[in-house]
Amino acid sequence: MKNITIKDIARELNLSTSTVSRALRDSTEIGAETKKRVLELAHRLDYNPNPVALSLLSSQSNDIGVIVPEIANPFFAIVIAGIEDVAFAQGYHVVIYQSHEDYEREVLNVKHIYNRRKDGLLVSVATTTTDYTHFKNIHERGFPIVFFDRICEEIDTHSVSVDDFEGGYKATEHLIQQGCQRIAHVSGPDHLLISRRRFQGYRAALLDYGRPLLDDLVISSPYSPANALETVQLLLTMPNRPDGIFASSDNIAIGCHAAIIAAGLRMPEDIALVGFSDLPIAAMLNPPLSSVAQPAFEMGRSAAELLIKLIRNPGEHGTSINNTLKTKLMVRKSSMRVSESN
Amino acid sequence: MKNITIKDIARELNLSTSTVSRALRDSTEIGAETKKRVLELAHRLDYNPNPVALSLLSSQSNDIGVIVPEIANPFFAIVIAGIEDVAFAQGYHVVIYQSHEDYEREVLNVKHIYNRRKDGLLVSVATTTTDYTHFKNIHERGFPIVFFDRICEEIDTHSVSVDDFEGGYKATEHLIQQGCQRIAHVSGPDHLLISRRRFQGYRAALLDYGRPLLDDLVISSPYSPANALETVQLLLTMPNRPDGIFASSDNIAIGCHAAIIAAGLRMPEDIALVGFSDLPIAAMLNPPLSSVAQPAFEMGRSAAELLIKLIRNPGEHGTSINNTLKTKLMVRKSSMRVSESN
DNA sequence: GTGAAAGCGCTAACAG
DNA sequence: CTGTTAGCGCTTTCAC
Repeated sequence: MKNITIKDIARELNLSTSTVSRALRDSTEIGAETKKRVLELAHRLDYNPNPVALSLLSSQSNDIGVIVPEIANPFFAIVIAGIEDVAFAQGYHVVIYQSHEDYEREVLNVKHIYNRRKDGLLVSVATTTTDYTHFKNIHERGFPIVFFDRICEEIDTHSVSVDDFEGGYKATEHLIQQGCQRIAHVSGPDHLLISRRRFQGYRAALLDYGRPLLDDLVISSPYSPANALETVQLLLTMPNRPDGIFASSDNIAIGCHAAIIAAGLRMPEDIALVGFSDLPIAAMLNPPLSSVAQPAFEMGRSAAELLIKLIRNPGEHGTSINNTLKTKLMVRKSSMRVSESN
Repeated sequence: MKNITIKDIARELNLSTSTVSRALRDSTEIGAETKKRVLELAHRLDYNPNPVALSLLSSQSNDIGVIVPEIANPFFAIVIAGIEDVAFAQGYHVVIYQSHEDYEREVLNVKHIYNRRKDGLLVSVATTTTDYTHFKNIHERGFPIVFFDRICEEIDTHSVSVDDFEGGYKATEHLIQQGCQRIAHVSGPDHLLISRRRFQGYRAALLDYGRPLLDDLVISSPYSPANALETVQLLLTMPNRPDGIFASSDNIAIGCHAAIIAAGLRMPEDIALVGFSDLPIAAMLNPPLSSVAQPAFEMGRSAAELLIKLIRNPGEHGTSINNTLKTKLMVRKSSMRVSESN
């Protein structure tokens, strides 16, 4: 597995390695003739500079690390596509890491990214993370970090998120307008900022419309359909069951959806349902699921842009930018009780 | 962003870098006292060896590269989880790449993996790939490769796949046993081995049961629900529409599912449907989708094990192992016309 | 038991 | 214009 090095070319052409190096980078101060010979041979030999050597030399890698909880979650997959879109165009390669919602794993990932001299980090934190020192450590050493979606407020750096409050508000308001009287909320893990903000939107909408906030209509579930299914069955067998549900994520909503069907209830007649994220699968369900759309691709793009800005202007510790993107309620059959005439 | 190096430790302790290096690797021929002092200081300073330097020195990285078409596809996400499971345990880090079903992108990914001195490659090829020279090149140079799921027969190396023929056979046989008379097949991209094999299973089952193979009941679709939805609408509006569909993947089946619902047809009464892969979402659909389960996690584990074996025993060009895993038909409501009493 | 020196592949002063 | 030297961080002969 011998690879061609700059040395091989130098020997072959009776030049020094530095001359070859310069010719390859197209330095102006190189004989046109020499340059041509070098380029020609390099191409013929299929020479590729060893990125590892470059990396050792420059302490850079042209890689940016991305940590997401799960790549299997289409939301994150789309965000990553957005990240790749701008990173690729700027000459960066994206290296994907999964925390699997596990704190220990996240710490390891951060270490790997930092030690391997990645140029920066994009991260959406794991649900189990409550201690942020692993991020703080590298942030203090000047390592560029941008948080997206599940951001960490304790660290003063750029971030990108959506207006979760507004999303929660719009979803709940919609259910009210559809005539729902008892609107439940299945929230995500409590210590996640996005969970809390979506809940706050839910609460604010209820209050604004003069509805009571009933404790037993608010339950929390992990971000998985199977878990949500189980959790929500409790809600459905209550003596006074809800006639509307706002789920804090589509994965949770998918579980609710299945539970409602399994319980033999009609959607939206008996229970109206709204999710959050508008994953591609939402429109494919039966009945199709209403959901608060997040601009996932755009989120990825924005996060990558901010990170690259940070990488290219080190030290410049100006004010941190917190880009908040807008959500959009996609109304589909799962919540459409009143025919909308707009 | 200054990092502690072996040199810092040496200076501090008035030792040479080589001594420190040896102490750190716990070499036997080092004074117990010295070793203790080095270890102690290294720990106090939070010393981390620079992996890039190691990599330059050894031409290894302890990273293995994985190329999948799309991480958003839960099947691949689960395979990756399986890969990570064994890789992690063996001290390897998994670096994930996406080809996005694009040949050019796949070539770039392969180059990156090879140039960055990853220790090996696990790959499921893109649908648009018809030329395999990028794989052949590095394979000839002794670079370890293992194919999984979408394998490449032209290259003599280990691979892991499922018995696609058997899966297609079982799915079709099941539909026949459910009383379906006109069974359609929505296949994946034609040049993909797995598509062809699943189709062959379908054909064989029809023949074995004395059914005709009707050309207009076999159509091909890309692996995406939206595309499949569109494609399958043609089938449903045929004068003599099918009463059973075997879809070559769950993503295709999800599109079929939505199309059938949208057409106002009953499932399984009017049309019975079976998918392939048994993604987690399958059981959550309404009605729940029957599907041929593939051991995705196991596939990842097996592929990783084979690759690591290849990495650790280079040169040992014994016979290539082609591990074929078994499928299992999961019967759910979407295809259950006859109550099964087993 | 420990140090000096060389080298992995490449670039960047520093000389000519 | 081109060659020499040094060094990125680390391991590994080869000496002592």
